[in-house]
Amino acid sequence: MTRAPQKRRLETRARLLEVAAAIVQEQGYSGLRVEDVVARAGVAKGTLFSHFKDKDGLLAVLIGDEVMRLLDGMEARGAPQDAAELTARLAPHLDYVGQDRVIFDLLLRYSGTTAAEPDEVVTAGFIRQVTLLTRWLQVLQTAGQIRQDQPPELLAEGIQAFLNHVLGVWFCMEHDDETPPGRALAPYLQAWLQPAG
Amino acid sequence: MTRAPQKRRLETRARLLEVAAAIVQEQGYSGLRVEDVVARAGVAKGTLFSHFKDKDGLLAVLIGDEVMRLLDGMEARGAPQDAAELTARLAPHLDYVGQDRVIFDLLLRYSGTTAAEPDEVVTAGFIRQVTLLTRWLQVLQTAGQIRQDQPPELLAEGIQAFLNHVLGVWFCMEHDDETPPGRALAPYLQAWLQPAG
DNA sequence: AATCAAAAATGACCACGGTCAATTACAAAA
DNA sequence: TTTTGTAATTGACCGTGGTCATTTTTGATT
Repeated sequence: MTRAPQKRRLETRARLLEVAAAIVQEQGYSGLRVEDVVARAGVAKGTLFSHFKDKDGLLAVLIGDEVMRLLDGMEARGAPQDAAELTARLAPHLDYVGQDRVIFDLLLRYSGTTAAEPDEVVTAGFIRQVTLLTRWLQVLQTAGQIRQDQPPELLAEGIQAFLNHVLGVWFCMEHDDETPPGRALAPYLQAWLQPAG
Repeated sequence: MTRAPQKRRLETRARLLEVAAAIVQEQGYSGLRVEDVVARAGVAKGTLFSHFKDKDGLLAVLIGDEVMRLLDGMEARGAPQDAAELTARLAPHLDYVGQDRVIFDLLLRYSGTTAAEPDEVVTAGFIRQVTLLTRWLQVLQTAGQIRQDQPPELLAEGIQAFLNHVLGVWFCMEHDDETPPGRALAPYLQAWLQPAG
């Protein structure tokens, strides 16, 4: 049985996250240096790694929080009426992840955790995303808006696959104009969700 | 106009690749250290980085070669007769990439390069993969085996998306049994290629 | 208050990828 | 052969993530 953490430890953890979030705000995710975080937080480097498994563990909390916020926004707008509207609902997610390769890489590293231990924020975020999508798809299915020959869970995971695909392509070109990830997603989802014969 | 490289340079490059391949053979991709490569090749570290942009650049050649070999195998077996057979054709690719996260990460980093400069082996591999898939899908379409309402290019890229999705999930669980990537792919492709209404 | 075991924090140290001004080897021109 | 410009290579050095034996802090117990 593990003891409850002391107050000092919680404060330190909070300070680390606070400082890290500030640095991300100023320099972006890719500008985050562990040394900068500990320096501004006034702790030793080892302390950070006793709070988070590694740099990714820290990032996972920051990014997981943001993903949760995005999901709040998605849920607030209610279920979409058709496939096109669903696609539009995903735009904020694409915008967020598309802003920095670091986010994409990290999410991908956790992306299959839909079933495992939900102790991490990111994992919880994924579960929530797939759950929400599944619910929406179920609604669209009963409304006859999309194909009904596949379980909504499969359709939901397929959507995640296309999200990552579009983002992967996005990060490969140097962002010189080119179709933004939002536009690129539409044809895939259209073909994926279209009623089957 | 850049001069042709001298013989010595070509030899050095060949030696680096040879040594790197040997180390991968012995320790796997994730066991590859730049220092080991240069030590065994008998050159200085800087030399390696004058031949390859970074460690990924070296890996890209090794992995690109292997991908090309896999594609040779795929092409040799000819076009599949139906969707299920197509899925089976992809198994070697899944097995290869699924063996080490390093391969997956690297391929993903280059995965969107379907259109850009094909100077890299990996990029060429991707183009070749999508081309081959497109050709096969076209055949299946005219044979009436799969949906005909979408261009074969889109279907091909969708398949790539599902390949990566399945692999991403695969790397998230600790490989303790669980459905191997090969099995996991089938339901997605079935749903993706099924004739539409 | 004094004692003590567990929790928390420390910072010197390491591993590894990557850089670049300086050096050496080469091949063409004089 | 000697000179000379450039291709090729060198290795000391750096940035950054991560480790761990040691030290400090904390709060319960006597």
